[in-house]
Amino acid sequence: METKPERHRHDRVHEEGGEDDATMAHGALSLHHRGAAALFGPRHDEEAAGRRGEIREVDFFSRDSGARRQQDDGGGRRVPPGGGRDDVNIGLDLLTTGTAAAASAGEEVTAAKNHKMEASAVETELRRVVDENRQLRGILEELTRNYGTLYQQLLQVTQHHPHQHQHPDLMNNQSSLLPHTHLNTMGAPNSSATRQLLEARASSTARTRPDAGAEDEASDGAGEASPSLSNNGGNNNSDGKRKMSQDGTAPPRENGEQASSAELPGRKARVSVRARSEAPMISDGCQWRKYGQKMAKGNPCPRAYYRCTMAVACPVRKQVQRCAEDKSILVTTYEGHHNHPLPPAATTMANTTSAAAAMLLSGPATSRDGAAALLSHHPAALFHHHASIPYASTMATLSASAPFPTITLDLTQAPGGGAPGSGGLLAHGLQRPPVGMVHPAAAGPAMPFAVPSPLAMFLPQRAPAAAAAMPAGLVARQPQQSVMETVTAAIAADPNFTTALAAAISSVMAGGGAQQAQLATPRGSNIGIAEEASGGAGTTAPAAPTTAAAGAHAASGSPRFATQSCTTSTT
DNA sequence: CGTGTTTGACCCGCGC
DNA sequence: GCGCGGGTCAAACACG
Ligand SMILES: [Zn+2]
Repeated sequence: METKPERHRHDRVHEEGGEDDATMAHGALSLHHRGAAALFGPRHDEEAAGRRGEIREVDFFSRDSGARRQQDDGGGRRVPPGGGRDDVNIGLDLLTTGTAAAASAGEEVTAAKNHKMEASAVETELRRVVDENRQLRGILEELTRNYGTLYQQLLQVTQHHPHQHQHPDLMNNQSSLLPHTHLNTMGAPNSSATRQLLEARASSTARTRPDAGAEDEASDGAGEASPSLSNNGGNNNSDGKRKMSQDGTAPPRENGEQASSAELPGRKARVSVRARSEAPMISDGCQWRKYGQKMAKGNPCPRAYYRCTMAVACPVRKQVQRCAEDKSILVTTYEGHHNHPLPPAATTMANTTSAAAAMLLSGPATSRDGAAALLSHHPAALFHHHASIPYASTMATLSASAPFPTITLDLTQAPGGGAPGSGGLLAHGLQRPPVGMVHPAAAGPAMPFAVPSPLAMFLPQRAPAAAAAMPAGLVARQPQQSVMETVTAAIAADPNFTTALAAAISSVMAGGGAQQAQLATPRGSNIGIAEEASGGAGTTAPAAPTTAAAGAHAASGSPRFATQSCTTSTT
């Protein structure tokens, strides 16, 4: 069964030419050329099309028809008619005027009239409010949509901060959602997190891929090109012999400016997530295609290699492997950055991983803090199901050792594990994370930082919930989506989040090193992972359509769970 | 027939 | 230079 490694084939015959052709045969997967913009087709098409309970078959290809109509500007623009919110009408028929009996007590009549007038006034007011509410919801939706993008970009900015010069490659990704504001570019050395946020946004939209290098979108978050997995730079070569790209890797980075410490050519960030799961693979909202499997040497369990198939040239890869000691722990390692729009269900994970990667690459010190802050956001929300993460604390460990700097997000910590910090660390002894766990700058063998049960907005998927409350009707088709949407919406909606984030980020950027920003969630942490029963071995198990929009309340209601306190402690 | 998985071959960096 | 090991390719299959 196992792959009988019979490598050492140095005596192989080089038949490059043939290979290239062969590659072509691979069709979809190995496009040698890809139009930059072409990749980022209308993102809503997919939403509209993928409605059948599975995200598959995204209509990215529809771009060919040159359609790419109005790139979702403003993402939320087309707010669905408030899901029938109008029915809120409080049918108070207060206006009925009772002419009659008024005769007797004139005073009473006047009083009554006043009453009625008041009532009507109230009613009008109410209507107005309802209307306003609807509008707000529309805005909220928009925010929701952009949150992911902004978040990524923000982090990118953070990453590039030291060298404002770098192109904060927009992930054309969802940048398409952003309005076409053509402000200046990234540069903005402003320290204000929010400022940067804005600028990042602006720049992203403004920027048009400078040169054919085209690999930018891929490289950004996770990281530049690097040996293997990296983005197959849209250029012809890339695939022919992806390996070749290695060489081409360094050069592609147009700007001679050598990536500084932050972006060493060879560095490619990886984000691995450890979670308990019985399913063969956690569902993170993306579509993956397995392209290989190998027996890792220190592990009886094979390691599977997957590649994102939501877009023809998406560079994202992931490895899935069970922990040797504890088979119930599934270690998923992500690498790369999606270069295409993602379904809401996948944005959280994508954001988190890319952000983590970005921070990781941005430098030791900052990365830690950043990661800490970052992780405290989406902790458990990373997965939708298949992964049991009934724990409130998460721990992340950075590792810059080895070929790739890696950040490990550990979601397997024991629930009762009182002190997240030390407790979590110790846990490593038992479960022995697959990564090096040694950070150069770190005093200890590893730099784990516990994330105090963040907003456990992971919410239960079973919640029958009022789907109606879901503002974005188009997003609510899938339980996952709705859940994630809710989460994102909630995050984006809560002002405190912004504040906290800003604080955290700024502290990270300013403090440079020894600060630890964590966002604590005081209340409402009800982490509940719906263990989806879809035993389907399918990679992306189509979420059970049964669960309607779970947590819709959170969205429409008051997203109160967001961070309410942002503690910045100096270590 | 198209699409996704399996699995041996291949590629390449790295340590010795 | 060799051997090792991680990672990827792609022909052969399996599946619906
Ligand atoms: Zn992708």
